[in-house]
Amino acid sequence: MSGTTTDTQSTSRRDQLLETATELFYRNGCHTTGIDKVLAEAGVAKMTLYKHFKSKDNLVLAACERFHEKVREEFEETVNEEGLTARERLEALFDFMDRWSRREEFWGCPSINLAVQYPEHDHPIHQAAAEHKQFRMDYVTDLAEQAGLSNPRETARQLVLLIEGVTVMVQVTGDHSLVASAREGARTLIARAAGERS
Amino acid sequence: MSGTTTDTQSTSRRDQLLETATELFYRNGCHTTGIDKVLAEAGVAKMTLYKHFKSKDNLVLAACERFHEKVREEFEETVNEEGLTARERLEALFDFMDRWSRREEFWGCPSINLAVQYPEHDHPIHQAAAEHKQFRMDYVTDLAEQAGLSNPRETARQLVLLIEGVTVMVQVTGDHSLVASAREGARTLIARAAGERS
DNA sequence: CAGTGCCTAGACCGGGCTGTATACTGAATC
DNA sequence: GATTCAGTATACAGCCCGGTCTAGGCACTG
Repeated sequence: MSGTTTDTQSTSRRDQLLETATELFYRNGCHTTGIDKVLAEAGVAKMTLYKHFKSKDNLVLAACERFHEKVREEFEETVNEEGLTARERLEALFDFMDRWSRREEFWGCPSINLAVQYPEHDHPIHQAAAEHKQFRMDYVTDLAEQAGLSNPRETARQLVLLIEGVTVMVQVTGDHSLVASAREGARTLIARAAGERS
Repeated sequence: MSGTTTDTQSTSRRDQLLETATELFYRNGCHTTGIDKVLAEAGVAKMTLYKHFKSKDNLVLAACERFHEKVREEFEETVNEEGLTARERLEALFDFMDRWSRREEFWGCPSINLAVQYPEHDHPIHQAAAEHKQFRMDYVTDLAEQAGLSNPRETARQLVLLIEGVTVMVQVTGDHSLVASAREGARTLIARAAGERS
């Protein structure tokens, strides 16, 4: 229905486009998703796209940022649940992974996928993906510090490696049960960094 | 009939093509690497390619298997070094990762990259990539068993997650020092599975 | 009413892509 | 010498792509 067309039309078109692009790029990859497909799915004219984005690469870059926001929101939503200790928050990372990877529309980590599709290290899209990874690393490092772990920076690195590893392995093999293994490994690493002996 | 030629030229052309394709697909990705680029680099005529491979997808698939062989060779070469205990072999996995990821021409794991570029789970190329991952998982599981670890299957899964995680994280961020963290995490997990208390 | 701003619809261009068809070369084999 | 066979060179068909251009619709505003 084109009824309530009065408010925020200009930004709405842009967002519509960006949302559709984000979905399709994530689902099918950037290089195999033509602009026409995005336009058709979003129900937007081509000229409108090029009024909002300089080029396709520019759209992909915007989608890259949108990916980051979306994942980050869900990520932190899970971790920041009320009443959790810092250490429980660290483990909640794997609750997030579990829920995410079981979703029907799980196609791995958007940032990793983009970095793979734009392999040159100095490409803006690759760099953006790298920044997002750094962001997550810092986030987990903060959690490790709050949990009072010894050598929080090092432990966080190990935990992130487990997270990224399980993300990509579930993507490739489809074996969701790997998340449980990642969690188990994380538990061991955390316990060790907490000075406990199992 | 046609295989009776003692001349190595006929197979050489195919191998030449496959080797070049493997390099370029790995370096630049499949979807952005046109067939003409492969032909030019290999110095081979187009018709020759289509005499040896049914289609581009077929060439990519062959390259996928070639990737697996090459990585596997180097992988096992490192691990099967003389005089190592089974447990040392497990740690040698990270020597391999260290050397590999520092190489100038390191662009992540070919199998992962292919799985990302062909996201549909039932696509032959995606499936081939998944099989290669399963192969590696079995290999590490064997090592874990030989090392006499408790619950070798579970421990192997955790170690593989660290390996895949560090592969992809170095690819994205370019931070080689992550390999040391992966190794450190692995050491902890192995020690724990060996019944030691650190 | 005239003007303005956002959007649509679709034609169009240049270029790259996979894949095929044709005609030729050169060497080994019979 | 004739045949066979692998490979070469090149042109080309057909398609899709990113990006531009034009003409016009529709709502709001002065």
